[in-house]
Amino acid sequence: MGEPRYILVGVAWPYASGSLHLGHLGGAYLPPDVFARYHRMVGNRVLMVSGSDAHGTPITVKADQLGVTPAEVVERYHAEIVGYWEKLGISFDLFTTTMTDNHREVTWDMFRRLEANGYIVTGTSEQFYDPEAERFLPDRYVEGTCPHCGYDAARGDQCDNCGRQLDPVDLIEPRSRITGATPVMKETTHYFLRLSAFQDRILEWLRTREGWRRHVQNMAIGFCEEGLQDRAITRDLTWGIPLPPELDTIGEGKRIYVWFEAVIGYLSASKEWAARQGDPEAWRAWWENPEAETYYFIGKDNIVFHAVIWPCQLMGYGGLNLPTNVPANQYITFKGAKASKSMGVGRSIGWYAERLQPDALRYAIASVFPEQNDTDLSDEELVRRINEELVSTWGNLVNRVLTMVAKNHGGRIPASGVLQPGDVALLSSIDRALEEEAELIERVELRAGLRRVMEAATEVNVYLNANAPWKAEDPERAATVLWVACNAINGLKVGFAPYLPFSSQTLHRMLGLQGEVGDDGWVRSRLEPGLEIGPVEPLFEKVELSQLT
RNA sequence: GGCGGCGUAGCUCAGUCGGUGAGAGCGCUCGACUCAUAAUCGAGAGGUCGGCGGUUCGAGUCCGCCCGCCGCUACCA
Repeated sequence: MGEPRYILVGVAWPYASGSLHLGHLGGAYLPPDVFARYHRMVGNRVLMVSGSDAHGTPITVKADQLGVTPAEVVERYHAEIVGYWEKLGISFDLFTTTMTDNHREVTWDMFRRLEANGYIVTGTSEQFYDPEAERFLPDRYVEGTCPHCGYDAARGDQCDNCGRQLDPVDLIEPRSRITGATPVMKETTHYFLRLSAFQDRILEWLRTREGWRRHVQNMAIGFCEEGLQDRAITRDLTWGIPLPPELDTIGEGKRIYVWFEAVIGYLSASKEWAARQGDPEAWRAWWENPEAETYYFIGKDNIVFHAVIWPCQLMGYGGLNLPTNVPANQYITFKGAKASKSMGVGRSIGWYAERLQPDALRYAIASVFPEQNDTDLSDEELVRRINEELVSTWGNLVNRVLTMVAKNHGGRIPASGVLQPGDVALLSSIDRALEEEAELIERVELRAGLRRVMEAATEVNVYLNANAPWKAEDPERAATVLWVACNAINGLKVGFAPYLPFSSQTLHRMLGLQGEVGDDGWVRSRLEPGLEIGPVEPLFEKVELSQLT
């Protein structure tokens, strides 16, 4: 192992406008945690950041519904979301929000630099305007009759009845959601990001990426090949980050559009983390060091923003690292329906976290990470994964081995006699499993990585059945077999740790070891005979389906 | 409508550059074992690889058309 690598793990910023569900967990939040934990164990310098997205129309819509301010909406859901991460051990180095002064300053810095570099220009467009409220209306604030299905409460961006995408001007008899007034078209001036200026550079860059998921790379390239158009980065709104004062010259009531500003959160959060560490320059090791690697974990709906537009912003700013990879996931669906906040399908992460052990939930979700396809999940499947795979194969393996140590060897790691070829083969097989799992995780094939460790756990079960230490016809041989099994488990503990951090740590202590499970790095360390193990308790409990009703 | 991805065993999924009989886990059937959370191990059954057509000595894999699901389509981000 050489010098530590610098690994920046950027995680999609959830809207603080509602609860998150298991689809979010499996699509965007658990994968980066597994990835980050692995890299930390290897000895790399990981910085994993994200936060709640405080701006955007969904927040103001929610605030209107609840009759509270947007900031209150953000605070409420931010607290709930932070609670998920604590319960499930999603190990952010910083999980902040986009409401901070720091984020505003960093956003302004990027805005100013892009403007100075000629990548931000002004332009005009026509937008619906509510003459009674005297304000411009976002598409979602315009209602009317759907031209396709006749539904009379279609939103300006989409019809909830027939699902068609709409343009507000297509609505029949449009009206303002705020006052009910008939909106009028009015010219408005905005700043535009000159994406067109990056067309060739970004395509060249995208085409030369290696190791990216097919759907991510093709999606991004396809988007660029259609021709990048300049895109407005300001809105006529009152909720959002204001323009830098000296550039706030294009009319009243302008705010920076949330898509431009939210992705900057990766940079601003890195700076906030550094400041909190007492070393305000520390972020540079991940952003300016050309050897550093940057991974963005997002859902497939966010590919264009992270694989095209954000890289354009970074190129235009200059001197900051582009993404190494954007391992976007597909969706976890629940019985075929997309688990989405707006549809209210599926229950929140917190709901499940209250009813399941954190590692049980992490296991079930990690084993269905939607890396290539949408993956369907149900409560029955969740329970089955936990009981038939996690508890039976791994939990029971630990339990059967340690119970024998406790009962037959006075609770101490037994002394090993001369190892037979089968003993050596098992231990080297565990070591090989760790190496292969590491390769899979490096390629962000996390689901396969987990399967690889489980396979190794099965090998230990096979070994035990073949060597039957409980028969004890030859006590020294029985002790040797058990010593080998203990060491195998100690190696598997390492491989499971990124996925199952809580129970791996529990096992670490149960084996009589001090410190943290990752202290020795990504290796199987040797358990010495005579080591006193702790009280033996099952790592996991079986789950009843009725717990999830 | 356009663009991208996906469609493989009852279920959830792997299948690199097209190449001997199409894979895994779970479930199911049978058997072994009994240290362990009715856990473990072995064997077996189970598939027209969404459909049709084409290229090829050879197609799950490449090409065309069609069907279905998901995402994007620039004011959701």
